[in-house]
Amino acid sequence: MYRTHSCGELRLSDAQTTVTLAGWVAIGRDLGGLTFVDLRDRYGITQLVFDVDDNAELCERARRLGREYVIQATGVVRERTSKNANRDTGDVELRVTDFTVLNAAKTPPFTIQDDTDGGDDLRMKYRYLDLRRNAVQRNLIFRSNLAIETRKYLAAQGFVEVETPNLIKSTPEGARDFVVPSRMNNGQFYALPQSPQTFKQILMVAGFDKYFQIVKCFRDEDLRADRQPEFTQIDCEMSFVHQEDILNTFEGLTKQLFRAALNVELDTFPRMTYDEAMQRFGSDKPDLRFGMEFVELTDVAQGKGFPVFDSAEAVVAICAPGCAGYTRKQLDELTEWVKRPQIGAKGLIYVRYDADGSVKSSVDKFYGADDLKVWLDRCGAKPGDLVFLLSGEAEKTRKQLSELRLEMGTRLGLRRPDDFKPLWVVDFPLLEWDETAERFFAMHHPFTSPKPADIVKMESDDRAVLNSIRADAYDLVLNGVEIGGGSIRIHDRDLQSRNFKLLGFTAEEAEAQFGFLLGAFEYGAPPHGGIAFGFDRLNAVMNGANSIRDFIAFPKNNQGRDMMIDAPSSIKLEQLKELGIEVKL
RNA sequence: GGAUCGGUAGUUCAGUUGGUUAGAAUGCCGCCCUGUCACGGCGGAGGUCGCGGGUUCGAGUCCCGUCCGGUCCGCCA
Repeated sequence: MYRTHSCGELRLSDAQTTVTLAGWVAIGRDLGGLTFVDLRDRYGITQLVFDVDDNAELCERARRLGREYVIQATGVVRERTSKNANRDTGDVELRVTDFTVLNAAKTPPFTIQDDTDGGDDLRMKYRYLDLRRNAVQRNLIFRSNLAIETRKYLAAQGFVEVETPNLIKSTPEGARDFVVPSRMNNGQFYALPQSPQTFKQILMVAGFDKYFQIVKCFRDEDLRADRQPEFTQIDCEMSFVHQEDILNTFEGLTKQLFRAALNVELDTFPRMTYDEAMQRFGSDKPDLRFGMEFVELTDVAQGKGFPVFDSAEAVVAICAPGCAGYTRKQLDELTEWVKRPQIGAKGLIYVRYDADGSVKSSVDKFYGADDLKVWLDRCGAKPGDLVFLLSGEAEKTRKQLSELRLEMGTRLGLRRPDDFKPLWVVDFPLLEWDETAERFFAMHHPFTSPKPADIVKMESDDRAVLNSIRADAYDLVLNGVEIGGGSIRIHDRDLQSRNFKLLGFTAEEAEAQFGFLLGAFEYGAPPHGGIAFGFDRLNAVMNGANSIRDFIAFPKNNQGRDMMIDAPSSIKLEQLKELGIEVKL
């Protein structure tokens, strides 16, 4: 037996008992005649003490212990003469009678502490050392608990967890596929699933009316702080349900996860249509932790001789509370910020409502105080507030203003990481027009059902009419992050064919790509729908983190590389030959 | 595909208008120290300034190229 206790559990009540601990040497403190060693495992840190008067030889050996040595130490638990209130085990120490070095260690390239000095790429390369850190371990344990709670909750509701294959078929729709060459079928490729979408629908046809899976998904697209090429979803599908049933079930799951993992009680989730979200926040995933809603000023801003506004399709404003004191420098800096290529605004107009009631703007040349007062009133601005206006092409302007709104929310500290504001966004458009491809794409995916009342519109040739088709599709948004999304699916073969036609699939193409699903639908497909949660993101948002990488044990870097194992890598010529593949570089 | 920030000691960083021998903190090594817990004190070692080219009497510093890392846009049904 290597240990009788962990390094986190000894207390005053254990005093005088003989115990054995095993763990890593976090740090040693050599005081001459007295040497302390902090022994660490994932449960905590216990102080070992070596006294030269007790055993000079043992004390000398303890002095030579290096950081991250793995040791096993036996001794007697003793109350400390000077206690450490910052540590759970701080009342006691282990007076070591003997210890064994189980393994020596090289000096680590960064310190294994909560506030490590290591940079990101070093931590990725030495991920096994980074994972020793309390902060990262806590994240993975949180994630484990969330997965266990998810299974408990869904199992209690009668859901069945079914595994679906990872080697499947490539389809041109959606994200790029990762492909895997087949040795036994030279020249042919599997694809890794972007999601188990078609399989879970087939499970519905099979009669598994409540399915879920915590499952890896793969997308060969560029990475972000919140996007990895392989990521995990809580994937679900239900039969004989309407949208309402799915929203209720997964609102319940989300509430339970917050209750179990954070001890937070969430209120009933508000709902907003896609159109309303775009109108009020310029985003389909608004952060509801703060206000600053959009105010339409087009009608009152135009016709006063300011060419920029007069030629704009839309003039939209937000009111930044308490910002009237912004200096010229701050305003210039914000203007530069919205003009960056990533935002792409042409400029930024402000109206300052000073505390004394006076009004000052960057367009005083064109607008009198009365005009500006109308804007301020409409924005609900109070003395001391600052109103920002952007103008231009409506959709673009709203997107830009949405970025500014988030930036101001951040600058004003209104996006508190321990504040949780969930939101269901519903009634997404069924279709999305792609200017370059000159065709419609499915906004969610090609199996999404239009709202029954909108099915008639599918026969139209008018692009505006087709654009206005709403779908039974919904997203769960949490603090401005898209946590999950789903839809009611089409279960009728005719309707599915019409949808494929709208998306520009010929009958042959549809048959070649999704024939197995369409075939299955002819054998008694029940009405069904589902949802998938981004599990990595859920973990990050619940912990107020922006990056999902700290919640993934072995994440990839920005270039999609695993820095620890150095993947991807080239393969041997024989391997390529077997696969019937030639690589030209 | 594009924008932007960064790359200097094991690590995190500083380095002035281009100017003598490139610094700090921390880590590492040695010596001292019997109640530390970010222990303390004294001393020491440690550098191809990412790489290549250019300008210059002289480049960590300026210019060009390139590689690597971070963030973002495009992309992500």
